[in-house]
Amino acid sequence: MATARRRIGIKDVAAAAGVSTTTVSHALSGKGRLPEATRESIAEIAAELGYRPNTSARNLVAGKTGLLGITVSASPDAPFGLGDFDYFIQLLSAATGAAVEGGQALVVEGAALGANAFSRVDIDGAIVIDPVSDDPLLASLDARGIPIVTTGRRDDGSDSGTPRHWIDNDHREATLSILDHLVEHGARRIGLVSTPPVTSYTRDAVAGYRSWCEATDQKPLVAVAGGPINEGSGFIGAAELLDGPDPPDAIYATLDQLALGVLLAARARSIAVPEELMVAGCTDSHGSAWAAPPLTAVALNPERIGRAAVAMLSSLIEGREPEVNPVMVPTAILPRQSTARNGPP
Amino acid sequence: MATARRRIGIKDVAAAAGVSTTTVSHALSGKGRLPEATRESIAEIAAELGYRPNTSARNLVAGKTGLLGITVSASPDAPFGLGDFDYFIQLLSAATGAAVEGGQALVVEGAALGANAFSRVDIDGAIVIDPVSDDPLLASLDARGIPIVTTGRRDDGSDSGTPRHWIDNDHREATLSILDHLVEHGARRIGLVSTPPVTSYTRDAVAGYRSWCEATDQKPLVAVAGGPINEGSGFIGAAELLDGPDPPDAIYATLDQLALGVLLAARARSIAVPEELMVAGCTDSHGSAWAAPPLTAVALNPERIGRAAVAMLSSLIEGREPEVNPVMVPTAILPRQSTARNGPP
DNA sequence: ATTCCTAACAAAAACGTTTTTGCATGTCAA
DNA sequence: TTGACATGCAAAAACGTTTTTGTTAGGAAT
Repeated sequence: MATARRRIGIKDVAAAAGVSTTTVSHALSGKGRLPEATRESIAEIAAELGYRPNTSARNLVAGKTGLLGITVSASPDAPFGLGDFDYFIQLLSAATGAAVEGGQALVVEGAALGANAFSRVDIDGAIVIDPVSDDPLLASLDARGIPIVTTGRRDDGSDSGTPRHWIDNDHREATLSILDHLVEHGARRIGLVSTPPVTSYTRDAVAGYRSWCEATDQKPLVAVAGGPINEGSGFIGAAELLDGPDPPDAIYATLDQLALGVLLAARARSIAVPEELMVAGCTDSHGSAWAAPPLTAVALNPERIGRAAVAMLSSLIEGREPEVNPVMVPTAILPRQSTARNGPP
Repeated sequence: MATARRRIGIKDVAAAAGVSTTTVSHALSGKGRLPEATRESIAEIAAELGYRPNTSARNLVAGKTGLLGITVSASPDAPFGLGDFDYFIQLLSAATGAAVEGGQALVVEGAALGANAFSRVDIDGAIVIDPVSDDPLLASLDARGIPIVTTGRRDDGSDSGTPRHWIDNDHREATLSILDHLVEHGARRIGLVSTPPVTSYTRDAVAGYRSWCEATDQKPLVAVAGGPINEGSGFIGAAELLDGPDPPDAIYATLDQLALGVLLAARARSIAVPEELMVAGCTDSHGSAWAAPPLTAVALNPERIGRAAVAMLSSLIEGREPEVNPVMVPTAILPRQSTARNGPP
C-alpha cells in the first residue's frame, strides 16, 4: 500500500515550479537575483512537497563534513570519563541541544583519546572543554586547520599568533566572592583544596585566593590534590590542611568532587560542618546537592557555556569572526547548609 | 610557511599510482577484480599520501546521511533531562564510544522533543532508549522508514508486522534474584515501589514481583509513583507503603532515584536501614553508591547495552539482519549496606 | 587462424546540491 | 537607434566518491 516513494529533491521542486534547479536553489538560499514573488512561490511549492535538501550533497560542494566535535581535554595523569562530572553532562546536553536546534550534528568524543580524538571522524570544528596545558589534541587540531573553541582558556606557552576563541567564567572573581561569603558567615581561616594548576580555572582560582590572602594579610593555606579527580583526592587534600599546624575553619575546593572529599575528611575526624568547618566547592552537582550536609557551591552555568560554544564555533566555521569573543558567563553562589554557620544559608 | 595544502583525494592517489580512480576505489574497497599485488601497492601509496576518503561524497552516492541518532523516549507526563540519570549517561557514553570507534557519527537528541526528535537532522537509523508505550516518535520514525533499535522492548498494541530489533536485560529474572537476595538477608515482607508501567522494564519488574508473590503466597504490596521520576516520587511511594496497614521490612524500587526517595522516607520516620527496612533499587548510580547508607543495586550494564545497540543499528543500516536479536545483557546485584541486615552485604 | 573467454584496467555516469557563467529581454540614457 | 546596463532565469561545471559499462590484451579452445 504505502508506495515506497523517492525522496523529494531539488529537481522535483524545480519541475513542479516550472523553473530550473538553479532558480530553486537561489530562491531557497536567498542568493542570486530573483523577484520576491518568485522566491515565495517556489518556497511555497518546496514546503508543500516536503522538500528537504540532501545534506551530503550540500556538504560536498561546501567542502565541509557537517559535523562539530566536542571533547574534554584530559591530563594523562588524571584520567576520567565524561560521565564522571555533572558539569560536563550539563555542558554537553546544552551543546547538543543547541547544535540540534541549529540543524547541526555534534559528535561527542570520550576524554581518554588524547590527540587521537577526532582522528576517526572528520569534523568542521571542535569544542574542547577545559584544555589542559599543552594538550597535544589542540596542537593536532591546529595543524589540521580545524577551528577550535575552548571552554576555559588554552595556555600553550608561546601565543602562537593564531587568534583564540573561548568561553569562560571569571573564576578569579568567583573565588573572591565565595571567600567573602565564607567570611560573612564567620570564617576566620580559609584553606584551599585544588587540583594541579593545569587548567585555567584552577590557575584563576588559586590566583584569586592568593591575592585575597595578600589583601587580608594572611598566609595562603593550600593543598594540591594530585592523582585522579575524585573524592579520595579531596579527602587527602583536606587531611593535609586539617591535620596541619594551622587548621582552617573553612575550606574552598575548586571542584565539587574535592569538596565531597573534604566533607568525608571532616566526618572522619568528627569535625562538625558547618559549625567547626565550612565547606564550599566550585561547580554544582547532584552530589553536592545531596551531600550531608548539602554543599554550598559556585554555579558555573554550564548550559550557557555549552550553547555559547556551539554558537561561536558555528560562526567560525562559516568564516565569520564571532561577534563576542571571549564570551564571559556569569557565576553565582548557591548557599547551602555546609556554609550556614551563622543563621540560615 | 605552512603551505595550506589541499586535502588528498582519490585522484591524487590515482595519479601517484599511475592508475585510474576506479582502480583506486576498487583496490581500497576490495571490490572489482584486481590482482592482490596491485591492491597492496595502491593501498600503500594511499597510506603514504595520507589519503582519507571524503565522507560527504561517499554518503552522497550511498544515499545515506552517515549519522546515527540516539534519544531517550519520554512520557509526556514525566519529563526529564538526559543528564538526570546516570544510567543514560553511561549508556550514551558507551554508544558514543562505539560509534566513534567505528568511524560513525552519533548525534544525541534531548528527551523533551517527542516526535519532533530527529526532525532537524537527518539520520540513517535511530536508537531509542526505553520506549514508552505508543511513543509517537517511534511511529514517526517508522513512517520515515528509518531503522530503529530500541533498548527495552517497544510495545505498540498491534504488532505491526515490521520486525523488531532490541537490546534488553532480563528484568523479570533480575527482579526475582533481588527478591531472593532480600529474603536471604532476612526480609519477611517485601514491597515494591515502581513507576507507572509505561516501559517494558517496569512491566517486567512488576510481573516478576507479582509472580514471586504468587509463588510465595503473599499479597502484592505495590506503590506506583506517578509524576516526575525523582526522589520526591520515591518518597511518596514509600510513604504509601510504610504508613499503610501492612508495612514492609524491605522495599525494592524499580529505579535508583525512587530508592533514594525510599531512603529519605525511612529517615523521616526514623526507620533504621537496613535493620528495620532494607532498600534496594534497580540501576546503579553515583547517588546510590554515595547514599547513606549506600544502596544495594541491580546493575544493568548500560555500557554493554549501548555498544550492542550501535552494533545492531549499524547492521541494520548496512542492510544486514543482525546476527543476534534480541541481545540480552546480563544483570548483577551489587550488594551494599542498605540490605546488609544479617552480617556483611 | 579465428573465436571466445578472462583478467586488468579505464571511461563515463551517477549521486544532489551550489556556484559560475551565459543568454535573452527590457529599460534607460545619449 | 544604439549602446549600456540591469533583470530574470537557465545551462553547465564542480564537489569526490562509487558503480556501471566498456575496452584492450593475452591465452585457450576450436
